[in-house]
Amino acid sequence: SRTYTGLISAFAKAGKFDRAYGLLKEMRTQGAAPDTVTYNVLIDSLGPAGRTSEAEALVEEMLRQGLQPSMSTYSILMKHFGREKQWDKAEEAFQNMQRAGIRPDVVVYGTLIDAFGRAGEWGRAEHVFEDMLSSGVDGNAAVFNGLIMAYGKSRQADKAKAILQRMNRAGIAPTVVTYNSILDAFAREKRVEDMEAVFRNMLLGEYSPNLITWNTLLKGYGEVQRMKSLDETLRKMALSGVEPD
RNA sequence: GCGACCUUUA
Repeated sequence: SRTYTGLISAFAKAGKFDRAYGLLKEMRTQGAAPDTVTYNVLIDSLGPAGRTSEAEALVEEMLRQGLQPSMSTYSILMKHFGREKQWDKAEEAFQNMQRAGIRPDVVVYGTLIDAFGRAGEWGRAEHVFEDMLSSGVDGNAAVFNGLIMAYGKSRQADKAKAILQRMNRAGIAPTVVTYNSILDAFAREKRVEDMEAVFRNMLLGEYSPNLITWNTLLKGYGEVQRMKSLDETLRKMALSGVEPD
């Protein structure tokens, strides 16, 4: 059954859905029942293909087969809805999960915060964050980063940057993603001086810029046509020898 | 064996 799941995952991620589905049928005839993970990997692969409704149908099928969607199933679905900016659907899945008796963990909360943030619903993102804390679930860097993105997307770079203080108080170390998200927030507002200040702090903090860091800086300089800075950044990027993570 | 965050739904 795990062998089939692995194969299905490989085909589905390669966009060969017909083959993946074929294997799903084959499993049954072989008496190797698809389990929750089998469905999860399939559902996950359908998102990037823009086949979210098919993913929903698979969840229905799981239920019909008597399989309980797991917390991963819900977070995968919520992630896809979030990427489609369907925050209401993400929230609905979140509620369905709780109705099924599953208590959300930090990943699920993070996914919901992200879904709200992508849709520009920063107030809802904040609310969920507070709910998470009241439920006794501690935030981690990914969750704080999601909040930062929510502010950045809604043009509130100062609030995005202020999250650093909140993380510090919570004893959560920023990550490269944290810095990249704040850089992006300033880039969006064309505030390149602020962006540079954040970048300097990042380096002082011994963080290594990754490809996304450089691309974000380039985006910021591009916004204001700072050709000289663009040029310097391209040079530094080449010197740094970055590779995609 | 599967789940959340950054440039980039291009």
